[in-house]
Formats: sequence, C-alpha cells, structure tokens
Amino acid sequence: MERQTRQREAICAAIESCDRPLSPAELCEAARRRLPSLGVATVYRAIRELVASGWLRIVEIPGAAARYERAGKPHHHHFLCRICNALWEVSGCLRGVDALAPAGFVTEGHDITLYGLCHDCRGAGPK
Amino acid sequence: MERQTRQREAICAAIESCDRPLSPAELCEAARRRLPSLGVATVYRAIRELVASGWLRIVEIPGAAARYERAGKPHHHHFLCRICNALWEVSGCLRGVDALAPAGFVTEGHDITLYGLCHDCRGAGPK
DNA sequence: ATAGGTGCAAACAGTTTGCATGTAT
DNA sequence: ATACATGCAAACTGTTTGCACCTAT
Repeated sequence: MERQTRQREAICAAIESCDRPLSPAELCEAARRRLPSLGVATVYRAIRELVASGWLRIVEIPGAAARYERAGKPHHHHFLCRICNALWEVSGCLRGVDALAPAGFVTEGHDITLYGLCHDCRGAGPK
Repeated sequence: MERQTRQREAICAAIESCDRPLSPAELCEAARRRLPSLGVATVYRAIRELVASGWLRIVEIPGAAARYERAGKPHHHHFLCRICNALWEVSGCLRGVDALAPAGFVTEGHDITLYGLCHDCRGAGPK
C-alpha cells in the first residue's frame, strides 16, 4: 500500500461510506460505482493489503461469504438477519466464553454470531 | 437414499467412527480407506441426502469449510484448531447469549466458535 | 428388468497469480 | 526513470452436474 491510486481511493471510500461490513463482491460493486474499470483482482489485492496493514478487519460468518469492516472497533460480535441478510453489530460479549474449551486446549479467540430477525424485518414477511 | 450401497455404507461408517465433525474432504479420505474407488461427487451427493433426511447436521464455521456431524446431539459448540484445522466438539453453552442482540431484534439461534490450539497441537510447532 | 446410484470429467464460482502495460512518485 | 500497481486472462480450489455405465432391488 505504498502508492495512492484512483482504485485504492475508490475502494477505501466505498468501505468508509458504508455502515455495514461488505463482502468482496459487494465491495467491488460499490467501488465500481466510483471507478467502473476497476478489476476484481485489484479489489482482492487491496483487501489483502488493507487487512495486513491493520486498516481493515475480516468478519467471518458461518455459512456466508466473509465480509470486511474498518478495523479498530472494540470487541464485538454480529447478528445476521435471516430475512434481509444484513449483518448488524452486536456490542458486548459474555464472560467465560473462552473457558468453554475442553481441558488441555489453548483458546486464542472466539466468534459469536446470532441469527434471527432484525428490527426492520421483525413482523414483516420475507422481503 | 433409497438403496443400500457399498459407498453409502463406507460414508456413514466413516462418520460414525469419528468423534468430531468432518469436512467433505476429510470424509472422502476417511471413506476411501474403506472403499478406495469412491468418487468425490458421490460423497457430496451423499452428504446432501443425509442432511436432507435429518441424519447429518451441517456445522458451519467462520472462515473454514463446513463440517458435518451426526444430527441429534444436544446443543453444543465447536473449537477449531489453528494448527491442524481439526474441529472439536465443545459441550455446553453460556446463559445470556441470545440476549446480546440489540433491542427489538428476535434471536432464533446462535453459533459460538472457539479458536486456538487443540490438545494434540498445544506445545507442538506447526505440523 | 429397471430405476436409482456411481465414477469420471467437464462445468462452475470464488479467489489468486503471471505478465505486459500503465502510472505515481 | 523506475518501481509499484493495474487489468486481463489463465490457474487453482472446492463443489456441482451431465452422462454412460453399473447394481441393488
């Protein structure tokens, strides 16, 4: 990430102007609205570099494509809406999560993902 | 799943003789020890049918290929070893997980995945 | 006998890589 | 001027599908 290029500006701008984590495809589509000629490979390369540099964070979701959000937020988890597929941030965590591991295992971290209906979809039928 | 075939016997036996969830590749390898000519496509087809019939359960893991375990076990979670990539069962859960959701959200379920070093890899360097 | 199952290889989707060209410094 | 970055297409990986052959019933 040594040079400032139009493609990197488009990619970073797309991430910053979105309030939810984006998948590579969503990010590519969003950045192409600013720079239509943008290639997929460039998006993947930028993601890798931004993650390596600590600017981006990978959000891995069970059963869905990984998404990316700006790094630096406090420890949190996510809520995946079954209806609209939006991924929401869930602040806070629980004590004792890491201690669930079997004896003799070394726990280095954990993920918690909640599933259900988000505020917007609760009560509404499928989109 | 209408007929009893050697390949299906090998696949089901592989699952039942293993105490942890297997990825499609692991399952294929294990079943091939019983029936070396087994094709990948057959493994995927069997997985799909066994899940549909309720005999197998999908275990989705953030950032890793899905694994499969016998259905019907009590609620539990999993531990993914960073070194050997094996997925281990973690018995128990925590109270209050579903209540982490933001107000107004309806939580229907959750996943917890722990990461770290399993008993076999703790202390050992990378394989 | 025959419908369902299998193995192979081709088709796919998502991600990565090689290379000639473009461009920020 | 010269690295570094980009776009394209080919390569890879993991999963699915089409099809001719095989086999449990």
